[in-house]
Amino acid sequence: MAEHPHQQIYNVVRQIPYGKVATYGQVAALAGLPGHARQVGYALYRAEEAEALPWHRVINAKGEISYSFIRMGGDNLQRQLLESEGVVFNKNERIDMTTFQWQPILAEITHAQD
DNA sequence: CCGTTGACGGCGA
DNA sequence: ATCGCCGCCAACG
Repeated sequence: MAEHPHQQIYNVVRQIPYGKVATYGQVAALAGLPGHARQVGYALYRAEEAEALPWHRVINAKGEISYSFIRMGGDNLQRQLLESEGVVFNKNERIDMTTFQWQPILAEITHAQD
């Protein structure tokens, strides 16, 4: 049944609700890959349009957007998308995790794996 | 096969 | 609080 390992990561990302964010490490743990935060970043890097993922809702543990030379400015798009959902960036270009971090109910994630 | 890379994270200075 | 270094480990070439 196991598709590509990334599929499980995508399933978790799709659970992040509008207006909320999750960290790479958080997504990894929920996907059953604790400690594999980098795999999440890679999975999103390789994600295609067809996956229809709210990829912009995944940020790093510091509460900021992980900038990458590869995206060549796509980072601005990420911020723009988040702000359009009501997510606020403070003066340090950080997001207040206390307010915006997604706090999932584990049982629901497990159920959503099908 | 093996060295490098990296959309990360945590810990120490 | 900030910054840098190092550990992780699958994917790439």
